[in-house]
Amino acid sequence: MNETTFKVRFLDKDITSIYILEDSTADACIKTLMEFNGTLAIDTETMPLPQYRDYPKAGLSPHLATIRLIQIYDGKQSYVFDLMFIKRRKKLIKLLETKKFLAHNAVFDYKFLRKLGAKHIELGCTRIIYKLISHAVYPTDAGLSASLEALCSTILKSPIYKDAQTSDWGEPNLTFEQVEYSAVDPIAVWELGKRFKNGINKFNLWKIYKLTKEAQYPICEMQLNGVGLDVDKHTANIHAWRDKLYASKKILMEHLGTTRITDTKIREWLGANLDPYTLSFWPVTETSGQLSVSASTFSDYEHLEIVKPLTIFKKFQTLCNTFGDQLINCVNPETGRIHSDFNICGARTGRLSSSKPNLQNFPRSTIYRQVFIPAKGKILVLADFSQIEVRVAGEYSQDKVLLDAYRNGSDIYSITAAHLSGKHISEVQSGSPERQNAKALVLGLMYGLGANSFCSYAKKGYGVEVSQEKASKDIKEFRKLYHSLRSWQLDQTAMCQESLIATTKYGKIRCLAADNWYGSSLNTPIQGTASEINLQSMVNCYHKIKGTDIKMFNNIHDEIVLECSKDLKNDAIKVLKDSMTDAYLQCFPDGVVNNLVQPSWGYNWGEAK
DNA sequence: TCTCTTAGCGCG
DNA sequence: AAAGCGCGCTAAGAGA
Repeated sequence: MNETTFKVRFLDKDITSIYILEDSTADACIKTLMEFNGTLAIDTETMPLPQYRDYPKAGLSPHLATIRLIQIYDGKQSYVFDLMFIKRRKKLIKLLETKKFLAHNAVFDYKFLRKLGAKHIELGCTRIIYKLISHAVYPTDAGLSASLEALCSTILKSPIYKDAQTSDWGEPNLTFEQVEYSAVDPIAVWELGKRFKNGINKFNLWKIYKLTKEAQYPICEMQLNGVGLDVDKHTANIHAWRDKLYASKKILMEHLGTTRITDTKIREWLGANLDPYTLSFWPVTETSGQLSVSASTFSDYEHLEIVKPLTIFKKFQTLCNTFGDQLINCVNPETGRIHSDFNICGARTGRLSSSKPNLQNFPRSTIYRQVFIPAKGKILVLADFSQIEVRVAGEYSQDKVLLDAYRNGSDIYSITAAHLSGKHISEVQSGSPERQNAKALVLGLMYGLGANSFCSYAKKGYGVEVSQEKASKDIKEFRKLYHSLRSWQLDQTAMCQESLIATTKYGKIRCLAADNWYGSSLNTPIQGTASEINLQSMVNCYHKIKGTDIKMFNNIHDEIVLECSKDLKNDAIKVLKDSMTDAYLQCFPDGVVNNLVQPSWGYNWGEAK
């Protein structure tokens, strides 16, 4: 298709669009846009680099693809710049760096624009805004899609046809449908932005939007940087897992009389072979009432000979299936590293989520995590917030016992354990059953755990046996010890039952589901605010490391991992300590920050922790 | 054959 | 009256 001016129809209007292939036209259009006052809507289409044309989903990776089209809408006209033919990179970048922009899923475009050479772009995101508003309005995410295509239908009532999105954007001669589609995208973003303003105002979401918007920059850099994978070590781990898996599978194959060990087969076998007495006590699943075949159930019945191989089988099946080869498949062929997606407001509390692969749920043991490595000659420096959620609960409730404990640098779990067991605090060692018990109690009870669940939780999570009576007594004691926390909880749940709305410190609003409001009403302000402190830390950190050789490596809710050369180790530690402490104080100006941030370092992630 | 749901489990 | 929360990924089964 040649350079041309055409009309696209969107929201019952015909909008002039221009497909730009020549530098002289580009110059004139950039000049017009430079004179624009306000926020421009932007979108990009990407094409795989020639050598990765056949690589699956290469167009989504800024390392395997490049920008083909940049589309900008100024409220009057849609400009489609074709970078395959236009040479004016510097002018375009100047435009990007000068004006303010709005995009849908802006981090995606920003990654490519950064690779194109842009240093910093003022960039809003309609996807983030949509998330913030929909979390405030709808009790669940069920059936809601945050894609631009979906929002055109649901919000603008003006469907767009995304067939073109997955088309071949590397073909020099684009079809009219492709160019037409690309011209519509920024118009849709513009219109969404217009409508969303009311929502942000209505729910007073400006502060949380500002934070999440700023957080886009460190998150973008983190994704571009990625994490290194020690493929040899990881492969060795996988082989060890498989050996154990096959050994246990062999035993099970004999017992079950089949080569295919599935949950259904295990259930059948258990039903037919367990003695009636054991069967009557065997746990069943939540919704369908089937026999439980979870690893934790098996570990409860390990005294039965047959259950032993089941426990092992389950464990190593999970490791192999979830944390095995997939990781190696995620290694980017260009960078040799893994570049996960991090989803801003991925959780309704406001937490980040991570996917493809999820870098936030990798097993904790050193032997597993040591496969994540920095670039050659570099180290990892990390810091995590110590007991951030308990601290936030303390700040919310201003519970004196809780806050004093942190002020004095004492261990909250030990204090609780001492109180409950009647022992002196010096007798409650770290790792002792009393302290483990208390830890389960503190974390669970913050979010409304009951005596019933507490028993199974203590056993499952911490291997601590607690009777119902003991649990009830412990809960009462806990509420007496932290009585201000308790009254905050009572206020909070009473308020949320009435309003079905929970909020965070930065003003994120979560509409609670009528059938799941109780626990969430306690959890949302705490987990949500903790995640805001995390985001603020990343923002602070981003400004400190910009222009240095310190890079963002990973973020796991309350932990930030940096990558740098060894001689920058102390700088990186200071960056983390300051960024995180400041973030906490930005949220709670009179907050207690003793022993708040715990830094460490190592040659790989496992060792650094 | 495909899509959706359920159960289960890794992390915080 | 009582009630822990938040994710993403996988396999298997159900439904169309």
